[in-house]
Amino acid sequence: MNRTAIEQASSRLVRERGFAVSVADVMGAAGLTPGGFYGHFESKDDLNAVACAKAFDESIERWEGRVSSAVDTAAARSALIGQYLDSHARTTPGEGCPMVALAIDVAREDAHKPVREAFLQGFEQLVEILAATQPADQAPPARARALAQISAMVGALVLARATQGSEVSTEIIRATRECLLGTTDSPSPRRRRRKGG
Amino acid sequence: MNRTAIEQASSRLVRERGFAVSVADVMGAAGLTPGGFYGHFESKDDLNAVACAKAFDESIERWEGRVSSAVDTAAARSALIGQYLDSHARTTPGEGCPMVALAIDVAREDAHKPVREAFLQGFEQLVEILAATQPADQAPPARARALAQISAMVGALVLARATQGSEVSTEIIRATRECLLGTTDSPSPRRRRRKGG
DNA sequence: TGTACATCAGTGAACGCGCGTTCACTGATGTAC
DNA sequence: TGTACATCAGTGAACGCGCGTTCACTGATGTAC
Repeated sequence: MNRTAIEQASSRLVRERGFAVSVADVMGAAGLTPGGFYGHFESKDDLNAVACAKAFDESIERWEGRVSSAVDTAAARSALIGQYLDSHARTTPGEGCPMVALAIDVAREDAHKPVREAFLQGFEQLVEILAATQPADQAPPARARALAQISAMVGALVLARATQGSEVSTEIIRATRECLLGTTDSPSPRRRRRKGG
Repeated sequence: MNRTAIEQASSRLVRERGFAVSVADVMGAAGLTPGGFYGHFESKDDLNAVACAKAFDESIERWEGRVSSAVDTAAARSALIGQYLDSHARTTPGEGCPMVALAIDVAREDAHKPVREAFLQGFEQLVEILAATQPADQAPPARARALAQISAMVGALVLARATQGSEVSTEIIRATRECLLGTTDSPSPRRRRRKGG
């Protein structure tokens, strides 16, 4: 259906260009003309929230898939972090994590805009997924560990994208992965550090 | 001089609103009218680069001040990380770190735009300052540690701003600080963890 | 089966607005003599 | 000291453009009889 096409196009374009992407461009990417937009959405702000929520839904599904393919929680955690910090995520923002693509845009929106709530809900769900993969009964608590790890993951990709084309871009991702996983190369299912992250 | 006033206004406004801030608003904040802009700058892209560079200069000066007030490199590192992750940095983006405020905006600019070079140069200088405070002769090397720490610092503030108004916003900052410094509260000059960060 | 009408998603042109940029003009300041 | 002129940073209105949004219209589809 056309509504779905608009949602998919906006979810991708908004991650590539931010909320500055125009209604006409979104509709064009969905194979439609601008006028029909208001038959599906109340306003551009409405679309921004929907696009953000849809991007998070994609990520949540992807993260849950990685967890359920892992043999144990440690492997799940390594998979989540390792696959997050791969080079594909850096070069294709339209298919990537909405935290990286939209956090600063969301921060600049007014507090009452619907996109803020959409971001918050998506974020909390990703935090929960990563928190569930932390070793139990160790300080700091699983949620705090997950928050710190996600900060590092998001910061690394944000900075890697801003410096893309320079050598430091790859360095950032490699250093952050090494810090979180204790390994330089591919995302190993084995973890080496006790308090990593 | 008026040129300085324009640079200061743009450096602040660009961190608050991104490169979407208008020439007229920048000139107005500097107490001038829009027409005079092109007597000082070649284009809006030129101003973006200058504003970015000026914001980094502020941060570099601040970081260097913190290092030179510290009794040793460990204290310097704690001061840099601890003061970076305070609540003021989250609520006043116009006076805060340009990595947090501009990284995503910079990532969306074309590769040949002057602002990308400005960002890269400023970023490298901050990395060097933090790298110089790392314990020597331990793996991973100082530069890699600094890159991973900066990723966590930037990611924490980016996410804290996007979730401002929710409890998780403060949690993010606290968890990241605890992870990097090994302490929950004020930035202690003593560090507790061996491989932190 | 065939005709008349209702429905409704989508079209495309238009609106008022703010953008980056341009440019003829203003008016304060400095210099020549 | 006083007049005439040059300089030049800043003014303010205008430009062409793209934005979010509106709305009269189109045309395909379904229903009534």
